[in-house]
Order: sequence, then structure tokens, then C-alpha cells
Amino acid sequence: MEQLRNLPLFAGMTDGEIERQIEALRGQRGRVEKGSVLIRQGERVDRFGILLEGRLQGHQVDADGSLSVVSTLGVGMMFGEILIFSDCPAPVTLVALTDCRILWLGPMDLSRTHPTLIGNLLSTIAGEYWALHQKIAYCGIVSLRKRIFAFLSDRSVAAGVPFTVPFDRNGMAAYLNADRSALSRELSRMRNEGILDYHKNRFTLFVSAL
Amino acid sequence: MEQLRNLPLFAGMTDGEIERQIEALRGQRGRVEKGSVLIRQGERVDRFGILLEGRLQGHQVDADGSLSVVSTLGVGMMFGEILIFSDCPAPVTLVALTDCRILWLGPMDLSRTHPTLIGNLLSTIAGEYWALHQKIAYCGIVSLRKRIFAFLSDRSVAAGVPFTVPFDRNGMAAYLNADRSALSRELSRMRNEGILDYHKNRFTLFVSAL
DNA sequence: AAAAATCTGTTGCCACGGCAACGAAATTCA
DNA sequence: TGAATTTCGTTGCCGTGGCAACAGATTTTT
Repeated sequence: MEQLRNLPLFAGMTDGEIERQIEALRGQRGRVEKGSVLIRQGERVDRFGILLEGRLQGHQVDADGSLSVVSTLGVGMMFGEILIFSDCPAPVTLVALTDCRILWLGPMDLSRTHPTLIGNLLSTIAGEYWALHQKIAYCGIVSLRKRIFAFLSDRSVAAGVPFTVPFDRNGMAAYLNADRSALSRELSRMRNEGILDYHKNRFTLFVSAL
Repeated sequence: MEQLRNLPLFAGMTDGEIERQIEALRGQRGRVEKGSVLIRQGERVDRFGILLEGRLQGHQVDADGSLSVVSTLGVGMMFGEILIFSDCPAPVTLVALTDCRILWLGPMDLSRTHPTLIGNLLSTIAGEYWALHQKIAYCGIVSLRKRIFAFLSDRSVAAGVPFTVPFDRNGMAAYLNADRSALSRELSRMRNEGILDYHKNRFTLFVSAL
């Protein structure tokens, strides 16, 4: 309960309302062990989940058969909540990176769902939409250096200096869709030129524009 | 009314329900002339719109000051509907490409909104989310040729042969984020190799895999 | 119908960045 | 604590694809 109260989905709701809504959404807690597949690409989905413990990862097989990592989910994050409102099959496979505890919810009857919860749901989905939009904006920048800088610059104004990025190098490269070694190379150059400094995923920018 | 009934937002609702909901959403029709700005990047937005007539275009200025076209909207499409559920400022500027007629709706009180309309709204937003997701999937393909082919291949299975794409060359290049001339060059090559044929935005694929 | 504007194809140049391969550092596991 | 695994930086190679510039075709404007 303590945990549920802090979830964005239940923001602004009383404990009683939360309990009643979970009931209405046929909530049930479950465990899955490392390696399990929660959602299979191509499947139809009619319930969504909240990750109470553990880590998940979204995989996608492209048309040519190559596999790519789409997203990584941590505690408190939701999955499948967008899918249940689409008529399309799951475009990604969701795998448990570790043993997980999950709160399953759905199917959802909107006429019996609390407006606050619906609002929270919409906010969450909207946020995820703009997150994708942002990623696309970065990927539209042709020069790798400018792409990296735009990303770091945004993080810097959002989080101050120094700041951390929620990625390891591989993840950061994937997000900016660049090659990992190319990313490392460019970061080194920028460090040598005095544009920034970093250690692992902790960065400091020394200039505000390129 | 005739027109409203066919909008995805009002799908499955009776005329009476539609009218009542428009009233609850403080709906008002408006006109804007070519060149007007409907939403300015950075602004807060508390109402959304449905394009009844005309064409709109979304622009975005990157961190380095360069302008890029993000999207183009046609009759029946909504705009701002995701924004009103976010706490972030508008990431794009929306400009009228032609004279337009618009139905403005909002602010929205979820507790007074018909569940069906909420469902339609969620479906629409979910659809837009997966559309972005798809675009990102394409952009993740490193080889331009494979990127183009993945795109055309998907359109082909969805729409048969021959099929049309909703873009001119510029738009298609932007969507696949590629350079227009590079796109033309690659399409030519593929045509010469007998992989496909095309005229303007009408394509025919001759192979199903690359 | 002429003129202006837009869209499309083509081509040469060449640098950016993907790829592979390797070693070092760091983290995880036994 | 040592071994195994993963992460990260570095470097050489070289092909892809961005860029610029131009011509023809198509569309729109007046």
C-alpha cells in the first residue's frame, strides 16, 4: 500500500479509492522469475502491469530478424497501459531481467474507473508520448557531436551540474541511435577539447552552446 | 454534424451524446487564415482542436536554431489533445498551411466526459504513440536501403500492390530521416535492380524480402 | 499562357561514423 | 578472493550517405 500510494497512477487518490479501483480493475499480484516473457511481440494484450520489484526490458525483432533493445523498466513503472487501448498487437517483447513482483490490472471498464485515475493514466501516456517525441528530435540531428551535445545539454539544464544520465554507454548509444564506440570516441574528443568532463554516467558541461 | 459523426473521437456515440459532450467541452468553431500560428512552441495549452477544413503543419526549432517539419495534419485530425494532459510546454509550433476551420474543445473535465469519448481519446493517443514508435523503429535501421525497404514493405503488406505513401519525397525523406537526394538515389538504384517500381508516391514492390 | 514556385532526379565530393577488434577496467558471480 | 562476465575506451579501415548544385518536370499563381 505504502508503495502504491506513491505511484503516479494513483496520485491524488485516497487509500480507500485506490483499493476500490484496484478491485474494479481486477488487480492481482504476481511473481515472475528472471528470463520470463511477460508480453510477446505480436500478441494481443488486455491488461497492463505495474512493476513492484525487479527490472524489465523491451525487445523488438526488426523485419530483417535483428533484435534491438527498445526500453528498460524499473520499479514503479507501468507497461502495457498503452497497448490495451490500441487495436494493434504488441510491437515489443517484454522480458524479465531479474525476478520481479508485478501488479496486474485490467481489463479496464472506463465507466467504472475513477476520473482521477483516468487523468493520471492520460498524463502518464502523454508523458511517454513526448519522451518518444524528444528521442526522435535527437535522432533527427545529423551530426553525432551535435546530437550528443543536444542530449547532454538538455539533461544539464534539467538536472544541474554535474548530472547523471540514466544509461550506461550502450544504452546511451542506443537512445541516440549511434554506435557505442563512435559515441565513446566523440565523448573523448569533446573532453579533450574542454567542452565537457565525465566519469561513467556522470557528466559536467563546461559550455552552454556548441 | 455529418462530419463530426465520422470523427474517431465521437465513434460509437449518438448525435445527442456528441452534442452534449461538445457543450460540456465548451466547443466552439473558429476560422484561421493561412499562415496563422495555432500553437506556439513553449506555450502552455489547455484546449485541443479538431481540423474541420484545411491543412496544418507542426514545426520545431532545434537547440541549434534550425527548423524542422515534424508533422502535417489533414481534415479530421486532432491536435493538442496529448498536450493538454501533459505538464510540459508545447514542443512544436503549429501553423496553418491553408485557411482552416477548426473545432476547439476544452478544457476537459474528465468526471463530466462520456466514457466512450474518453475511450476514443485514449485509442487515438495510443495510436499516435505507436506511430511514433514505428518511426523510431525505422530510424534505428542503419542502412538507408534497408530502412527504405522496411518502410515500403510494411506499407505494401498493409495496403496491397500497388500502394501509395502519404508523403511527397521531402516528407518521406523526413520521415525516414534521410536526405532527400540520397533517398531518390537509393530508390533509383532499387528500381534499376528490379526490386521495385514507382511513380511519384505510387509504389510497387517486386520482392518481399531484401 | 507566361512566370514563379515547388517537386523530383542525378551526380561528384568526401567526411562522418559504423564496424570490428583488442585491452583495460569494473562489476558480478561462485 | 579469484574467475568470469560485462562495460568502456581506443584505433584503423573504408563505405555509406549527407551536402551542394543543377536540370527537367510538375504545379500554382497571376
